Amino acid sequence: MKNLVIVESPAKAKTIEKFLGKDYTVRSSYGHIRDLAKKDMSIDVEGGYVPQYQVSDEKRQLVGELRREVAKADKVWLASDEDREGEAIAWHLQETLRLDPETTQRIVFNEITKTAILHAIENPRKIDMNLVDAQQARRVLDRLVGYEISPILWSKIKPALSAGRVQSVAVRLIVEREEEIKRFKSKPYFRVVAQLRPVDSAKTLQAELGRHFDTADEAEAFLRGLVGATFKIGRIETKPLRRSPAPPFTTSTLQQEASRKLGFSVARTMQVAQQLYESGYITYMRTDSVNLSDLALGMAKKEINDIYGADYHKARRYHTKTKGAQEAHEAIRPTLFEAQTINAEPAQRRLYELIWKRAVASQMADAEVEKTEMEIVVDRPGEPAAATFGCSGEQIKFDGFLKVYMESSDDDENAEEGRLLPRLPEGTRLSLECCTATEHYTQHPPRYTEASLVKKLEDLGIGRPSTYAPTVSTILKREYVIKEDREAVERPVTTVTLRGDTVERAESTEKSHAEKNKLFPTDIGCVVNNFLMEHFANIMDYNFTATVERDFDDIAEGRKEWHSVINHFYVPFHKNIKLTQQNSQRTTGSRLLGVDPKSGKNVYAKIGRYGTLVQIGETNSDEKPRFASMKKGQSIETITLDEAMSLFDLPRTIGRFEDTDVIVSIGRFGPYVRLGNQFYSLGKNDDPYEIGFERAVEIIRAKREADQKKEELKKIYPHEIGVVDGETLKANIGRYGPYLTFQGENFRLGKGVDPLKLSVEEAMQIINNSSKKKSRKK
DNA sequence: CAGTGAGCGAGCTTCCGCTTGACTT
Repeated sequence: MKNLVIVESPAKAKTIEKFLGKDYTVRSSYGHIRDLAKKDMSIDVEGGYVPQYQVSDEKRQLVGELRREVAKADKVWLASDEDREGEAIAWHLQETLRLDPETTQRIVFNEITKTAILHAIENPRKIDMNLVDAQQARRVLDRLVGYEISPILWSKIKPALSAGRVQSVAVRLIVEREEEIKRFKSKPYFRVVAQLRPVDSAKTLQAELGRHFDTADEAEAFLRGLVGATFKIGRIETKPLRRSPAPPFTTSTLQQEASRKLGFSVARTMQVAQQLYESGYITYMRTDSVNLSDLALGMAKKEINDIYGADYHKARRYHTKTKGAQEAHEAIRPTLFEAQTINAEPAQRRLYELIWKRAVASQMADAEVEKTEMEIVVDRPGEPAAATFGCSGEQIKFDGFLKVYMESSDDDENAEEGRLLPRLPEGTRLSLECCTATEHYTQHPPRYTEASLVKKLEDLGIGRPSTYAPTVSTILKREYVIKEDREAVERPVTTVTLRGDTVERAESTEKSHAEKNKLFPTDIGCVVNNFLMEHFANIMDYNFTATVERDFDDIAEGRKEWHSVINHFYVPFHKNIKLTQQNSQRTTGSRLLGVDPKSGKNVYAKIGRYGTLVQIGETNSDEKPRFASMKKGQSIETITLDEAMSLFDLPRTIGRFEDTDVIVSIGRFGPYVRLGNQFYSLGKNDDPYEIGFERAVEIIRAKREADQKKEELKKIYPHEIGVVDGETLKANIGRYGPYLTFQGENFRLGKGVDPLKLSVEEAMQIINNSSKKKSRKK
C-alpha cells in the first residue's frame, strides 16, 4: 500500500518521513497552494461572495509534482496544521488535487514524535468545512477591506498607498503614541536621597525620601529643616519573595527578547530562527503556543538534573492567554536540550543560546528572595510631622531559574539592583552624612520599537506569528513610519546638598534618554491615519479584529454561516466606500508656512504624488507654482519658512571642471553631482546644499576609478576554473563579490578567497560543502 | 536613473496568512 502524506513545511516532512517507514511518502505544500488572484477583487460580490481561487505561478510546478505523487498513491493523508489556516490548506489541496473527500484522510498532530504521528494515523477524520469557512470569511474580509479602501487612498492622497485590517491599526498605534508624546509636558521634580551612617559603623546606608518636591526652593527648605534632626531606624519588614520564570518563547516574545538582548530587528530574528529550524536545532519558530511536549519536558528535566541538580528542577505547564491564539505548534525550544550551545555562525549561536536558556529556565524552580524594607524616621526640631525615608534591599536565598535566565524589560534603566542591607536592629540611631535633592524630569511614554509594536498587536489579538515581521516591513516600506534614533538632549539640573549645617546649590546638566531604532510616524502616515480615522472608524477600532474573530469562531462552530457574516459587514462598509469616494476632499496635509519674500506668494508644505514637497504660489492660479521636494527628516509640521525657501537653492553650479559646469542637485535616487550628462551619486555624509567644488571632483574621480576597475574585472570574469563531469566550473563576479557557477547554480565564496587562484579540487570542495540545495534535491 | 507636482489619459499600485527559496546591474 502506497501512502502520500502532505504537510505544510519541508523540514517537517523530512522528520516525519523517518518515523513512517517506506510505505509512506511525505511531501510539503509549502503553505497555501491557492489563493484569491492578486489582480482584481476576485470575489463575486453580487453572486454571493464567491471567492475566485487561483494556483499562483510559483506554486504551479509544485502542484504538478503533488498531482503526480497523488496518482502513484493509494491513499492520501492531509496533515497540515490543526488551525483555521491549516484546515483551509488541506481543503485547497483536496480541491486542487481533485482528491475524493470520502477516501482522503485528514490527520493532525501538534507534536512531531513517532507516537504522536502514529496516533494521528490511527485517528483520521474528514475535512471540517466549518473551520474552512471561517478561514474563507477571514480571507474574503481582509481582501474586501484592503482592496476597497486602498484605491480610495490612491485617489484622495497619493498613489500606491495601502490600508488593511492589521497594518492600518499598527500605524494608528504609532501615530497616537507620537501625539501622546507631543502632548506630554516634561516636568522637573526633585528626589531626595540621604547618606546615613549607623553609629559605630563605617558603612553608610542610602535611603530615599518618600515624597518628591516640585521646585528647588521646596527641596531646599526641606533640607534646611533637617539641620539638627535626629535619625533612627523605624519599622523593618522582611518578607520572602518568590520569582517565577517566564514561559518558553513564542514568536512574539522571541522577537522582543532578541530585540532587547541581541539588538535584532524582528525580520532578522525570524531569518536566523528559520536557519536554526532548518538545521534541526529548534522547533518551529512561528507559534503562539507556550506549550512544551512531554518529550521536551522530559529532556529539560534530565538536563537540569544533570547540570544543576534536582533542586533546581520544577515541572511546569504553561497556558496561552493570548487573544485568538490557535496553538497549532509547540513553543519555540531547542530540539535537543542537551546542546547548550551550537557550533554555528555568531548570530545563530546567540539566538540559539537565548532559546535554550529560556526553555530550560521555564522548567526550573522559583527563585527565593528575601526582601527587606527599612523605614527611617526623622525627628526634626520644631516640626511636628515626621518625615520618613525608606530603603530596601534584597538577598537571594535560592537562585533557582535565575541561574540560567532573566527576562529583560524595555526600560532597564530603572531596574533596581538588588543590594544588600546591613543587619541593624530597629531603633538604631543614624547620623546624617549628607543629603542631596537632585532634579529629574518626568518621562514621556516610550515610542514603540519593532518588537514592542508586535507585542502590542499581539495583546490586541491583531495579526499572527507569521505576519508580525511582514507587517512591520509593510508599514516601513509604505513610509507610514520610519525607524530612527533620537540623540539624548542635555538639560539643566539643579542639585541641593546638605552637608553639616550648610546647604549648597549647584547647577549642572544631565542627558535625557537616547532613543535607538524607535518607530516614528511620517507625514504620510499621519495624513493617511487621520483620513482612515475620519471615514473608516470601525476598521480602525482596536477591537475590530477581536469582534470579527468572534464571528469567525461562530462560523467554525457551525453557529453562523460565513456568507451572511460577510454580508452583514460588507453592505454598510461598501456604502461607506462609495460615499467617501464621492464626498471626501483630496487630502494633502497642506500647511501654509508663510509668504515668499521675493515674490510675495504663499508658501505651502504638503504631500505630493512623489512625497512631501514645498510649493510657492497657488495650485489653481494662472501662473504655475514652483515645487521642491523636502529633505529626509523634514516634515510638514515642523519645517520653517526659511528651511523651505532654501530647498529652492538646488540645482547649484559650484564650479567648472574639464570645461564643463559642475552641478549639484537631488534626483529621484538621491543627491548627485552632474558633469555634462554624467551623474555621480553623493556619499552618505555629503550635503548637496553645502558640498564644495573639491569634494565634488573627488567624488567624480572616485566613481571613474571604480568604473575602470569594474571594466578590468569584466575582462577577467567569468573566469573558467576547469571542467568537471563535462560541465564548466566558472568564477564570476556580482554585486556581492566573486562567486562560483556550476551546473546552473551559484555558490558563495568565503572572505579572502581568491577565485583566480582556486584549483578545480578546491572549488569543488567549496561547492560540495555549501550545497545544501543539492543534497535536498537528490 | 537623475523632477516629476499643470493637464490629458492609459496603466499601475492594494489585503492577510501559510510556507520557502531565488538572487547576484
